[in-house]
Amino acid sequence: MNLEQAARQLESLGNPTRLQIYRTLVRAGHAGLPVGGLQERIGIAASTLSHHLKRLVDTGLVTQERHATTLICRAHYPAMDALIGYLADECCADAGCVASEAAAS
Amino acid sequence: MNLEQAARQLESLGNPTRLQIYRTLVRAGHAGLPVGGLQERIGIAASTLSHHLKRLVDTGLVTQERHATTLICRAHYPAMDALIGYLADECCADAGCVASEAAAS
DNA sequence: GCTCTGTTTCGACAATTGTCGAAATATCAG
DNA sequence: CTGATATTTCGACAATTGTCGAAACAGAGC
Repeated sequence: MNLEQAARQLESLGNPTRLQIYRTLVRAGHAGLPVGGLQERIGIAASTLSHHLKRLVDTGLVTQERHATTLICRAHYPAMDALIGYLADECCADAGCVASEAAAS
Repeated sequence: MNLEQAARQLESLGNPTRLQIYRTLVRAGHAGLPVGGLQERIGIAASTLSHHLKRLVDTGLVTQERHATTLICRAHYPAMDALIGYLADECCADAGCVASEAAAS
């Protein structure tokens, strides 16, 4: 993980609509959700949703799998783990960091 | 932490320059760094730096403390902890989540 | 009060973003 | 091949962003 990539991932989560998409997928869990299911839940134009999904897929935070004509979308946990790891990295010199406390216990 | 606030924080970190500023402050640790020190290390116009710092301060990820004419900037760890907590929230239904593994161990 | 150093505010500018509806594409069913 | 459904691509548009240099402001020392 480098700065550029982390920034792209953070930026892709840093939009209310995209964060909502991502969290909806997280809640959907392993089963994932088709694009249409996301659209129902979130209520935006299909073209807008497609646009945002593309960015989430491009940054690796979401994966897609074709199943006939429908595209199943899933949150890609390893990418989020890596991103959180990058953010927590070097942040533990001082007290008060959840990650450092968890690591120490 | 709600979606809007999390998105604003993520967005503020989702710019290469701002992420670099933030990580520089994280490395500086408790002592923090004056705005001028950040400018030296990062090499951008003072006005640009001020602009970015303002956004990081507005979202609560960075705090500032006046010391005579110089402004000391520090990474505000609790905000990052809360953000990471929000991201990790509900992400642990499936295996492979670093946070869930840490919590379980 | 001046002057110096550190920081912010003020325009300005090109570039990017977020959103939409309409049209195009893709995949399967018959 | 035709039709039906799911999704993406294509323009278009206003709004926001990132950057800069110049000017303004703030606090400390002479």
